[in-house]
Amino acid sequence: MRVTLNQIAEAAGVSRGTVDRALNHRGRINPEVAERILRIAKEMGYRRNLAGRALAMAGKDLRIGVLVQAAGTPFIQKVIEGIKEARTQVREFGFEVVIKTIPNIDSEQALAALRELSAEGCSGIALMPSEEPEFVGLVNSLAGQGIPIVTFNSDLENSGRQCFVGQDSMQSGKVAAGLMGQILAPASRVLVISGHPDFASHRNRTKGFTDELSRIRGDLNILPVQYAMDDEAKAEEIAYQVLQDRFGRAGNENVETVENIGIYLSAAGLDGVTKAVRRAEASGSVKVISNDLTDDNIRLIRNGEAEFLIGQDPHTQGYEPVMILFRQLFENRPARMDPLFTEITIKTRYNV
Amino acid sequence: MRVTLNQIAEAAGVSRGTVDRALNHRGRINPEVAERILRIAKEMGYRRNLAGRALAMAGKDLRIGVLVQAAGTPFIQKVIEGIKEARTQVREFGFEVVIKTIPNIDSEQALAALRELSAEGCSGIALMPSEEPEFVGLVNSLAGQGIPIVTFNSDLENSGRQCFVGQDSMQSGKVAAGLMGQILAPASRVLVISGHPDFASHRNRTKGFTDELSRIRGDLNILPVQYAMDDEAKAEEIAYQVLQDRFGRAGNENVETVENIGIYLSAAGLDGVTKAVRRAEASGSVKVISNDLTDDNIRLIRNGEAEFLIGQDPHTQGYEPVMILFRQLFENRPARMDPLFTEITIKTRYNV
DNA sequence: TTGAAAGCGCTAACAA
DNA sequence: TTGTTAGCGCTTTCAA
Repeated sequence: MRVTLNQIAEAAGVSRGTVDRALNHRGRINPEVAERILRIAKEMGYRRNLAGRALAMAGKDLRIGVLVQAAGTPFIQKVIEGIKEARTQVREFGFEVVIKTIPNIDSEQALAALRELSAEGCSGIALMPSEEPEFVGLVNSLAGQGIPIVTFNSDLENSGRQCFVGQDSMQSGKVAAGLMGQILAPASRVLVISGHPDFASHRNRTKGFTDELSRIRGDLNILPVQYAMDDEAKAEEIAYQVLQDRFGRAGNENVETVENIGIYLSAAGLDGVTKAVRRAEASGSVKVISNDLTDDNIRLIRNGEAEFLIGQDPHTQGYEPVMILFRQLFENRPARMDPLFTEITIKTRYNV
Repeated sequence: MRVTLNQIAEAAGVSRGTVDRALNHRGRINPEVAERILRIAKEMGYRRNLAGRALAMAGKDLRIGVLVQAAGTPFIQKVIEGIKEARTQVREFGFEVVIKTIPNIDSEQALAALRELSAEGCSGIALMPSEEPEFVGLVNSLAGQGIPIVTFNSDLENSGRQCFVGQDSMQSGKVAAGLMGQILAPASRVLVISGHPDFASHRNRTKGFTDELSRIRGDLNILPVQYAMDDEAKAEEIAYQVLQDRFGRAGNENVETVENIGIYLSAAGLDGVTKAVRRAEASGSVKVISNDLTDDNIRLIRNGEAEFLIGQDPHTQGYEPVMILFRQLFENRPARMDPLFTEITIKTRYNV
C-alpha cells in the first residue's frame, strides 16, 4: 500500500491537517514542524494521490472557459476536437469546461464572449485573442484578478496572458523552404501564395520561407508574394497566370523539362492551385507545398496534387491550453509561462 | 453541481448500490430496474467521476508490469521515457507500474523477467516479446488467466496478446522511398543499408523502401541490400566501397554532377555513413535518409549530414501500452484490440 | 499554530 | 435482487 497523509501524520505525531498544510505550503504552520514533516514525507516516499484531492475539491465547481474564433474553418474544427478531448478528461474529475465559439474572426463578438465567460465565474480562460484595445484591456483586467489566461493559435504577446500554445510560424516557413530547396531543379521559379497580409502567422510563414529559400538556393527565381485572401478562386487565378506565362495557352514547343515551378501556399488555396495546374496542363513540372492538414488537403495530397503538407498540430492547440489551465487550477504546482510551440509536421502522400 | 450516483438513486427510488450495479453492468440486478436506472441517468445527464472511482479502488493495489528488452539502445531509452511518463500518471491514482529491463535482446532473460512479473501479481502486462516457444507459451497462459497482454515495438501476432503498439515498418520504408524519389536526379544509384536480416522491422522497412522506390522511379539503379548488423564501422565500410566506386580515391575528372547517390539506412549506421562520405569526399552529391531520431542522428541531421530522418514515435510506444492497460483495468470500458501504429514522422534539419 | 471532523463520489462486502 | 455501510486520501472549516 502507498504512503498516505495519515501515515505521515502518525509518524510525525501530528494531525492530518497539519501534514496537509506542510506538504501544500498553505501557511499557518510552524516552519520547523513543516520542515520536519516534509523530511519525514520524503523519507517515507510519499506521493500525493490525485484522486483524493480531486474528490475533496469536487464541491468547488471549478470551471474553465474557452473562447474560439473562426470556428467555421476546417483547421479550427480540429482545434475544437482537441478542446473537446480535454473537456471529457477534465469532466471526469468533476470540473466543467465552457466553450464559446464565434464563426469568424470578429473582435466585437469576441469581446462579448469573453465578458460572458468572465461573468460565468470561470477560474481560468483559454482564448484565441483579438488585438482590439478593449479586448486586450479585459484580458489584462482578468489576469489582474488572478484568473490565468492562456492564448492559443494566435498570441497576444504584450498582455497579462500567462502563456501561448501555437505554432512558430516563421519556422514553419523555413521547414517548407528546406523541402522546396531539396526538390526544385536549378534556376526554377518559385511562386508564393499567402493568405492575408494582416494575419501575423501568414506573414511570418511567408517571410520564413522566402528568407530561408533565397539563402540556401540563390539560383532560384522567387517571384513577388501574392495574397489570395483565403479564397480558392483567387489562388487559382494567381497560379494560373504564372503557369500560363510559361507553358502558353495551347501547348508550347519550348518547354524546358529540367527546370520546374515551385508553389508554396502559406495559407488556404491548394484546391484552387490544383485546378490551375490542371488547366495549364502543367502537372509534370510543378512542385507544390502547402500548409495545414485539412481534410481537403489530405485528399489532394493522397491524390498526388502536392508533394508536401506542413502541419501545425491543431489538436494540441486545443487540447493543451485547457489541460494547462486544469493542471494549474487543480494541482498546486507552478504554472507554465513559456510558449508551447506545437510540432511542425511534414506529410507526404505516404504518411498522411 | 454535477449529477452523482446518490441523486440518481434518489430519483429512481433505489439505493446507491443498485445504481452502481446498473451503471457498471455488474449483474445481480433486476434487468428492468437496471434499464430504468440507465434511462434516468441518461436523462439527468450523469457523468461518472473518476476521482471517486479511483479512490474507492485504491485499496486494490493494482499493478501493471512492463518488460523492456534492448534497454541499452538509444531508441529504447526514449521508449522507456514514455513508460515512465505513463507511470507517474498512473501512480497519481494510487496504482503501481513495475518495469523490468533487459540490456539486450535475450529470450532467456525475457522469459525469466516475465515469470517474475507474473509472480508479483501484475494485473496487466506490457512487453517487448521474444519469439521463443516457451515465452509465447507463457504469454498465452497469462492471457488465458485473464491478464491482458499488450506487445510494443515488436509484435507477437499469433498469440493471446490483446493488442500491439508500434510502427508499421513496411509503410515507414515507403515513406522513405517517397522522399528519395523526390530528391534524386535521374538514373542515380541507390544504396540500401539495413540492420539485421533476422529482424522483422528492418526487413520490412527495406522491403517497403525498395518495392516502392522501384515502382515510382524505374530510372534508378537500386543496388543489392547490404546488412551492417547495427555496426557503425560496418556501415561505414559498405558506404565507402560504393562511394569509392564512383569518385575514385584521389578525385576524379569524370564526375557527372547531375546524377547522385542515395543512401537509405533502415537501421543504425548514420554516423558511419557520414564518415564514409567525408572520406570519399562525396558530400556534394550524396543524399542520405535514415531511420530513428536518436540524439546522435539528430545531431548529424542538424549538421547537414542527412536530408531526412524517419521517426517512429518511441515515446508513444512506451506511453500507450501502459495507459491502455491502465484505462482497461481501471475503467470498465471495452479494451483496445486492434494494433496502434505510431505516427511515421519526417524530420529535416529545420523541424527536428 | 494545531487538531478534529465532515464529506467529496464511488466501490464492495455484508446483510436482508 | 436490493439496501446498508464502511471506507478510499484528501481538503477545508471550525474549534481549541
